[in-house]
Amino acid sequence: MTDSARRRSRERLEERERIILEAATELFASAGFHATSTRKIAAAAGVSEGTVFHYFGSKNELMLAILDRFYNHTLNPRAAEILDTIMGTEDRLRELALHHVFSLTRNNALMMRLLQVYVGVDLEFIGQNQESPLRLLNRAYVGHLDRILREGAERGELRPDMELRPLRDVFFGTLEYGLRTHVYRHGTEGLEGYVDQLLNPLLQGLRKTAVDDPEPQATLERLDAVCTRLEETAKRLER
Amino acid sequence: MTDSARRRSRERLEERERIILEAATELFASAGFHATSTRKIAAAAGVSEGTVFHYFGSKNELMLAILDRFYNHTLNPRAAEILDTIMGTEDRLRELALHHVFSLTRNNALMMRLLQVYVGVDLEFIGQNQESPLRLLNRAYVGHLDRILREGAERGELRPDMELRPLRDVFFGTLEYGLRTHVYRHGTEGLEGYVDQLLNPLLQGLRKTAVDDPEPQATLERLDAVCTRLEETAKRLER
Amino acid sequence: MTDSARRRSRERLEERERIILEAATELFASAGFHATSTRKIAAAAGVSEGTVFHYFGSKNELMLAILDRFYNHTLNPRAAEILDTIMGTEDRLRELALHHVFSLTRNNALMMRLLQVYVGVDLEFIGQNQESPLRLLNRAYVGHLDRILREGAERGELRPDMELRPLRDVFFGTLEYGLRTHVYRHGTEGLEGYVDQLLNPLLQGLRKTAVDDPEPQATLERLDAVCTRLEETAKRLER
Amino acid sequence: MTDSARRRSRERLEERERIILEAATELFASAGFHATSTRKIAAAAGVSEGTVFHYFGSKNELMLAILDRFYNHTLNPRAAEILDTIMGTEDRLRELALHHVFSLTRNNALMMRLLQVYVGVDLEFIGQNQESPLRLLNRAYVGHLDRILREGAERGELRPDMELRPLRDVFFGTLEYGLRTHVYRHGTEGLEGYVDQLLNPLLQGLRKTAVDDPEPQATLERLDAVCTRLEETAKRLER
DNA sequence: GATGAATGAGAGTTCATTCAT
DNA sequence: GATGAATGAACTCTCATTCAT
Repeated sequence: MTDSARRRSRERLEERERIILEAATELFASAGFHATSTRKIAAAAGVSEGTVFHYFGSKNELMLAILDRFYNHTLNPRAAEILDTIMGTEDRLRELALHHVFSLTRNNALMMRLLQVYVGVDLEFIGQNQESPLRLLNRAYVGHLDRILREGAERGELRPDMELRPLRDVFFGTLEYGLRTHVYRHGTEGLEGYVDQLLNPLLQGLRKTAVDDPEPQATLERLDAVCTRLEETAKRLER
Repeated sequence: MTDSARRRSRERLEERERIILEAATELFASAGFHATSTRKIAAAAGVSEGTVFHYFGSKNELMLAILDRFYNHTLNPRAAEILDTIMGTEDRLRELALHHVFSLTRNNALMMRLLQVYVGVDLEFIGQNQESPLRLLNRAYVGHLDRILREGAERGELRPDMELRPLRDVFFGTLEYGLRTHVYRHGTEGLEGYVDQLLNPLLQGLRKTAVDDPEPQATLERLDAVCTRLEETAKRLER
Repeated sequence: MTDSARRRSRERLEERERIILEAATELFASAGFHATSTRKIAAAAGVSEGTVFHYFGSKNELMLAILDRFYNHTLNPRAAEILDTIMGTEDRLRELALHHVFSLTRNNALMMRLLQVYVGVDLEFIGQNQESPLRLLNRAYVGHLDRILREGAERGELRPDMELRPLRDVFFGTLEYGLRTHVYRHGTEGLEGYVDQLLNPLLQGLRKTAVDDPEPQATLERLDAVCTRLEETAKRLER
Repeated sequence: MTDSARRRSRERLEERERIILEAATELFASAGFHATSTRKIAAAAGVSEGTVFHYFGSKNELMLAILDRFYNHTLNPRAAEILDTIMGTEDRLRELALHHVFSLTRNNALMMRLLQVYVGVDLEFIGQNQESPLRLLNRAYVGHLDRILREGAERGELRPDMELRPLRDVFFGTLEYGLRTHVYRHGTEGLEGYVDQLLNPLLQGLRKTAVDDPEPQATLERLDAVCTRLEETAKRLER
């Protein structure tokens, strides 16, 4: 076999893998994991059933491969890019939120259906193993948010007294829940604006506002000053 | 048939319905919807397979009945009670959050498995129908949060410029996501404390903070004004 | 449900079980275990595939049920009867041998195909468990041979110095191997006579022949006597 | 291509064939024929799946090749050697029995798993063909036993009135059945001694015993006659 | 000659649901 | 009303075999 033939063959393999992966993604996304049979996936990909198993071993591994691909091809690269190219903490958060929401939404507009089962699949498939592939994937992705928050605190743009874990849950929990309700009602229309509305209360809670700290001091000083004036006035009146 | 016989018979029916419902709840919660066969449900309830369908028509309807029961017997009553007996807005929110989280956690500690599929079941079963039974149930429950937030704003305990919809998503999204991650790591241990950590950033964002509040400023100005008048009065008296 | 209806129902169940069992027996026997699909069994029995599993749980259990039935309905009863009605040890052995061989042969003339796999199934299905159902069944059946041999020794009809275990293996090993080769060549024709030919060498080895013991003694005595006479003759010739 | 290159190439082919054969033997022996996929065989042999079929055409032919090899490389050569080097009939039988049993036992201690299916494969594969390759192989091997028995009878070491066919069945049936039960219980431990126990009853039945043998009687009578003649001669001399 | 991707029929088994009793 | 036997379609997955490279 010539080198170019080998290369062409490798390309064909990857091509096929991609086709199956995409067919499965679309079906899982639109009909759900349990409602999608391997037969349907094979038919949608235009290959035989055996081929699906040739490439992915089992339906669960296929699922895992989809998620892996989603994390490593879609979620993580742009998240890293955001960290590299945007410096302001609030801008970063907003951009990450939009990225997260639109990544879930794109890819057949229903990739989030996966996330709805992934906990379940994870539990059933991997058992109690704390280090399931899925958790590892997710941990890496979540790491980007962690970095934004840590750096935000270091730069004095965020309150320094916040814990990471709850913030993660607030961030992603809010976005995914909000995405769900919004898409139910209006589809993807107006999603960007809605993400801003979701972020508002969070950002409020995170901001190291100029007010919280220095003002009370100023207020006290001014009150002091007022007191002094009042005392002087009173002395004068006594005279 | 005498009246009492009829009554007894009706009671037996309801008793049976309850037994099946509870058996199904336990199984769905611990093993998941798809991994629980109607046969297992029947066996766990001590009735025949036919009886399950006699009472609930289909597995999906059984599922719906469980959720209905969960909303109407567990979620809603206590939520209403919280509104009746607690007046402070932050206390109400905290109490509702705890109630929500522990209601999901109790009932075999895994009721949340239901929520993981319920959107899916809903979509598959009910289709695009906007007014599915599930949405109605959920809307009623969410109404309690709405009332807390509205009344909080009216009483001046919350910022008045917040929109309800995103707040709902922030509240429930955060709690359910946080519940999931926490239970994965530590089970139900320390859950109450974690709910507080989750609420913190939210409450920060909701509070009518000293900053945004124009009052302290106004107060100082009034004090200023008073001072000024006093000083002028004093000056006049001196003359 | 009336009593008679219940009885009729029970009869129908047993009838169905029997039909499936017999269909499976025939197919296993003629085509072998692995070459017989549950689908074919269902079709041959005139029931749906689900019904086969309703009754027997799995293909392996169905196999086990067939063997159980074979041991308990065919092999054991007649073996017990032989022990009850025939007293002579050699007659008993011959009768048991014929019974064994013809039981394997009858039932679609190929039940022995089962025995050919049963070791395999046993190993695969039951694992290393020494007390597999199959071994228990077999032990009970083999017990009949044991009793014949023990009683034969007690009555002085068999040599008393033989061990049971090798005799069992000689008996059943010879019969099954011989059955196989004979049926291959001539079908069941002349099988009875061939069983006698197989038994002959065994019976020879088992018999407490009157010869083995006293004769050599007598021979020696007679040789002694001859010697004495020769010596006397020699003395006489010396004179 | 030079001659030596051609030779080397031929050697490589034979080498490959051997490797596949041995891998398949090991797998068939330890896991059984049906539980061993051609993929596993290829993997164990370190070749591609296609190559297996290149060399052997089908799984059944591979099986046949293994048995062929087993007969021609293992069973027959030593059997011939036994006939060449050992002269006593009982020694020959004992040696052949040990050889048979240990040949089955060696090769991963489970080659007998093959025999358990080979009849089955034979039937399925070759159909009713009386002259299947397997039967030919077996006939040649069995021929060694035939010769031992025939020569034993000719030399007067065995009863002359025995038929070959049943003796074959007694011999191999007993050994294989006994091997199976012994290995189940004790593995290969103490197997040699057990073979002796199995042979005992057979040898008893084969021996030209003092009883059935008319010779000793005749010898005595001849001795008697000699005596008488001597006595009469003596008497005559005395006169 | 050697490869291994591709096949697709067929395997055992499960399951929600029906319906005669 | 209650039963549970019966269904049969659908499921995931395996496998011996083929054939283009």
